[in-house]
Amino acid sequence: MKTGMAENRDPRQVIIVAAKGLFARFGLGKTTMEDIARASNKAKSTLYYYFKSKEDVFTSVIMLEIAGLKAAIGQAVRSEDDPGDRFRVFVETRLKYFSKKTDQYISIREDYHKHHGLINDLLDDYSQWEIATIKRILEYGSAKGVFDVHDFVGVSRGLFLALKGLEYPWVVDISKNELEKSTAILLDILLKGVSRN
Amino acid sequence: MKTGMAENRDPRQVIIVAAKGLFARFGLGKTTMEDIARASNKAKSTLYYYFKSKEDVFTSVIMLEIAGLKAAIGQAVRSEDDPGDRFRVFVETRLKYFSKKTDQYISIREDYHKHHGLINDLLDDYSQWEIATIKRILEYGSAKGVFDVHDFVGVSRGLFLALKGLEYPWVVDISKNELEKSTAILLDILLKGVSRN
Amino acid sequence: MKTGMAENRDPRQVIIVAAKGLFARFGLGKTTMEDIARASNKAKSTLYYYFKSKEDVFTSVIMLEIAGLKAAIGQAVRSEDDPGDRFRVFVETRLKYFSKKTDQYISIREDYHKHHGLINDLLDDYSQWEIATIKRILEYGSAKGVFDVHDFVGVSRGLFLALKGLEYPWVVDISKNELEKSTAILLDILLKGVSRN
Amino acid sequence: MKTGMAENRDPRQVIIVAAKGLFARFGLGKTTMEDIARASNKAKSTLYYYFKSKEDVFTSVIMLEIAGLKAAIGQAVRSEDDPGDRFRVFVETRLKYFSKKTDQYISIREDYHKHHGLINDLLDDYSQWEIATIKRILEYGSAKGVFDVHDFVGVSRGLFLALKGLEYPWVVDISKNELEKSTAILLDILLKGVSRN
DNA sequence: AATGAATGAGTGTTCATTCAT
DNA sequence: AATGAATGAACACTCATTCAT
Repeated sequence: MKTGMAENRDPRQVIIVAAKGLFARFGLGKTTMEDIARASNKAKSTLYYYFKSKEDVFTSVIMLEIAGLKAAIGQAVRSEDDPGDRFRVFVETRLKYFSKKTDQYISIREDYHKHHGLINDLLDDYSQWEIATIKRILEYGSAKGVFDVHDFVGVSRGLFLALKGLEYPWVVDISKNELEKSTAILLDILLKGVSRN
Repeated sequence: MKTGMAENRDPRQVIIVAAKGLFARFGLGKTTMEDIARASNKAKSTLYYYFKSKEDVFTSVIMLEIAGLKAAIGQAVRSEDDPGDRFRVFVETRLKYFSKKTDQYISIREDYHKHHGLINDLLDDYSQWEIATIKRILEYGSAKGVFDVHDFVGVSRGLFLALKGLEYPWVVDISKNELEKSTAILLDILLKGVSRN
Repeated sequence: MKTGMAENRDPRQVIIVAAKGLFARFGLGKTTMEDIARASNKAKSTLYYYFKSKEDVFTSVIMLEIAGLKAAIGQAVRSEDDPGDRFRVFVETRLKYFSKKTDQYISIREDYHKHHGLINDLLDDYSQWEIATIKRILEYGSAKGVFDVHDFVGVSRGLFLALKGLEYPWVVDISKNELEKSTAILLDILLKGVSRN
Repeated sequence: MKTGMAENRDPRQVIIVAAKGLFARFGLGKTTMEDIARASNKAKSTLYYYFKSKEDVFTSVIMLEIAGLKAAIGQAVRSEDDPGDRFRVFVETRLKYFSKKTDQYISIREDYHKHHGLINDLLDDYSQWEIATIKRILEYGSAKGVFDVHDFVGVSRGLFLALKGLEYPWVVDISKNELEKSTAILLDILLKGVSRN
């Protein structure tokens, strides 16, 4: 039933997929409707048949992306029993997703402000979901006596913030290998700290 | 003799200050030369008397900002003796600087790619400086027997990444208070970890 | 069915025609896209729907012009049998074309240097075509025993250069009549010389 | 008494000399007051102390140039006795002058129209002088029985036009050597013609 | 369902010119 | 006599969006 042709699919989906790649590489601002039209093999005005505006395309892309992230992370986390591994797998899955594209439009700041109405909610929602997920891991680990946490909310937020840094590997033009090494070290720090106990 | 008027100052400085505010709020892409001209009470073409291009204005702003950051952090760090406090004060000074402006243009991704030539160098340089500073703190702490670190380079990078997350308090619309609390918790995690030893 | 309205025609053609008049009168540099837009009754941005840039409009105009010139000259030349008349008709057709517009953008020097990339090729090509055409006339005349030429290439070039001067009737604000008279005299000189044999 | 420093001279002269070089290379339109200021080692506004406008600088340059041309040509012509040589030397001196600079601002068309007021007169005047000079040579040659000319005015104009072509060697990207060869051939044609007598 | 054509509102940048000193 | 500072007017070009078909 499935053909290899992307063109046979739901045109909305075709556009979203094309736009996803462009947004990921160039961000919202730098990606033009012309670009999206070309990439999705449609006329520019056709995009407006399926989407209200460029912003509408963008939010659709983000929504899809977030759904994918949530599913992937949720599944990966549940596959581990050890709380430390659960956290580790959470971070790694997240990283795999983020590092797939050099740029992560989810984290584009400029766009965030230009279009804070819609995007803000999406991102906030996703962040809250991440924090909640971390919190669940912490509770799970505490129940198992592996983690030593009392302020679950605060610590979840702290870990969340620490992991946010992983979204910006570009700053020091790090290679995939080095990023993985840095991630492992960061995980280690977060679990054990740097102080001599 | 001093008047309160910004207009009496060095026009280059006046422009930079005006631009700083705009860049911080709207990013490089969304801030127009028209905006900067209006904000600095000058004709648009006057900006080109003092700066070669918009990018040049931007770079000047960033350079100033980075210089301020380096000075503030360096001084704060040196004022503490305890390695843990040294690290803490490093993070807090950094945070104070970043949270002063809702948006931190230093971390604007889109612009980063559009103009990676000039900006890249500045940011890389600053990031390397931060990592080096962290490394120095770690070495100091290790020498004092407070920290338990061997891979200084790797751990510096890990901590650097973790702190990067603090540049994005906007993700969860956090208040200043909550951000400070989160920072304290993050610091605690980084120093002691979450695992029961 | 045909209306007299230029507006019903192919828009690309409408723009080219409008631009042709402007370029002829004011040259490339002085003619703005705004001007062309106004003259062709289109929005400025519409021009960019049909042409990549101002230079692109210009090149299109020139190409059209050159094609017309080549056709007109080629046909006229072939219509004469006597070699002297062939040369005469060559010059006259050329002149008719050039004198139709006060200014001949083909010969605008400033533009030539500003945009030498594209225009250079066109002009070179046309000049070479003219030289070749002259050479063919000379060969034809020599075969018929009318012309006394041996260095065909050199003499073709020399005649070409002499005729170039006709593109600049403006220098001495000459009337159409006087220009024609001067042309006839020039032709006579080129054929018979000024020296008493 | 003379110092080697151009700066010690009459500032007006210094500016004119600097502008001359720039106009010759880039034409009036492409040469900015900024360029002239830099080249004459003066502040941009200083130019306006000595000249009313850019156009004023330009006409001053042209006037100087024309004076030089007239002097050089006049002198060279008078140095020859043979009428043919007189004409030959006229052309060669002219050519030497024109070919010294790849571009000859005197012949820039675009500028001609942009500023036809002043420049027109200058150029017309110079052209008339050239035509008159040619006429004098023809009369001299006729009196000596070397030239076979009756319509002195018409033939002067024809020769003038033919020589105008030499101002545009750029069209066929000709080398100095080839230009000289072409000039010799053109001279030969003008004196003897191409027809078998 | 899909699009070619068209456009308004901007964008960064240039430059001749002015003027207070 | 000389100039640093400032500017208005223009310029080529971009792009999200609209609309008739």
